[in-house]
Amino acid sequence: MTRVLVVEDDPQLVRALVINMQARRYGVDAAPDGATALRLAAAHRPDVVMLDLGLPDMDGVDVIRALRGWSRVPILVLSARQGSAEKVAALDAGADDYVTKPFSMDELMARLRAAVRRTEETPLAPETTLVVTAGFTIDLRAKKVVRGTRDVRLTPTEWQLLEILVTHPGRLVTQKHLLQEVWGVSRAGKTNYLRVYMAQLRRKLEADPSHPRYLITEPGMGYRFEG
Amino acid sequence: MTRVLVVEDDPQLVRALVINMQARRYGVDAAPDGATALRLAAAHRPDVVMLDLGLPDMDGVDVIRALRGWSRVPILVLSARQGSAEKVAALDAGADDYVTKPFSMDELMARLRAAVRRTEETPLAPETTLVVTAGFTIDLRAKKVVRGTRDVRLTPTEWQLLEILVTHPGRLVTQKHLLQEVWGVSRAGKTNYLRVYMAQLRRKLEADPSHPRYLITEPGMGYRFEG
DNA sequence: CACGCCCTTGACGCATCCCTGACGCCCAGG
DNA sequence: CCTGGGCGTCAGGGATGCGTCAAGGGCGTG
Repeated sequence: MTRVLVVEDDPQLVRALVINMQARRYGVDAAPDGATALRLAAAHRPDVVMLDLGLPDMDGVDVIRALRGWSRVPILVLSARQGSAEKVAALDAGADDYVTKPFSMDELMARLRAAVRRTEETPLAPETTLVVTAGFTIDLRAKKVVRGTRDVRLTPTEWQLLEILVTHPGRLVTQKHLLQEVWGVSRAGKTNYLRVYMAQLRRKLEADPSHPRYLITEPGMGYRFEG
Repeated sequence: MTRVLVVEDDPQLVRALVINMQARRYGVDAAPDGATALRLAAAHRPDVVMLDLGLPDMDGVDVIRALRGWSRVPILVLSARQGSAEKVAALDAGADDYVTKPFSMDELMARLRAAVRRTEETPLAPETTLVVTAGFTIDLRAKKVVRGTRDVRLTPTEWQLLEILVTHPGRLVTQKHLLQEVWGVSRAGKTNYLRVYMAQLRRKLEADPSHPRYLITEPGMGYRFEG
């Protein structure tokens, strides 16, 4: 059964959504605010999130970013705001679709189906949670790095950067791509961020940080993790 | 470079879309009708399809179904029809998103980015990105060249040139085309750029750079990659 | 309130890359 | 035989990108 997390503070709309989705054999969870939403998302691992941007406790875009920090679950945004700036912000933060209220329930359900279909089609990559090199070991699920016999402490930003590189082993990852994934599109172009954080990662992971063996830079293009 | 196929019969709208996307460094193809669209999609393998439903020769939903018969390329539907029935039909046929005209260009570009981002995140693209010759191996997706047992380091400009030639194997690529793709229209005509960079590529890839076997020059016309 | 951690930002030296001009070769045509 | 255009080669100068360091600010914690 496909599980949907509905994040919406209007009880009436929640009721309507829940009824419609249960009739279509979806499993539905509901959260009235952002904090509850993040907690439920982590606990129940829904297959789709339907998110209202106008929440009482926090900005909807921040909810998107928080989710994207650890999950790739499809996010379908509902919002009363029709301005294109809001849409762009939500989509660039990681949302998959944006529907403005009032909406047709048929259309919403079709967009929901489209989002679910996409995730079902992707064969769910072979979930390698351990990345082992001669110098260190990365446990992606536990978010842990061990170097020799000691644990390495990474800051959240350092971890995000490392995670992206490590999940594309051997491949070149563009500076723009890294910046967009970690800092969002608004900060694309700030290549100095990358320089600072790559230096920190090397200092923590490489035996000889000034001659990196794993975190390779390709001048003018991006960075690459060599396994 | 991300390649977009625009399927739209209104020349004015095509022009606006192409200009906007080229400014954002997308590679754009355009098709005025469904038949051309299907042919170009098969030949050029775009990364995204932007599809108008109101085509002169066939129903847009049939175009979606035809594409979905063999491809999972993201399809972004543009349409003047606002009815939810049309949206549902298109989405259920396999479209990924549906934007009604008139739309904000910013929003459309954000939805385009969202669609591209999704496909980039899913690893394990079945696409064959390896170009193998007796002398060297090129991995287009990883942006990596291996010659014998050693990695070859290419500068961004060298890589762009090589990428264009290699993705048109055996075919002649015009000097003007190469210059426009790598340096932009303003520098078309500076054929000396090509001479310098082709020489560098040959020095890095060919066994005998002065008698090239793979990077062939066609005097007065352009260059060709022999696989 | 003080402290520490983390993110951001600027400055600086250095390596590399891009562009440019000069020169010589080959080939075709006069 | 001479000439001119197209091409390959080389070397240097300016520009850009990268690594590094350090300082400042925001935020939560003790």
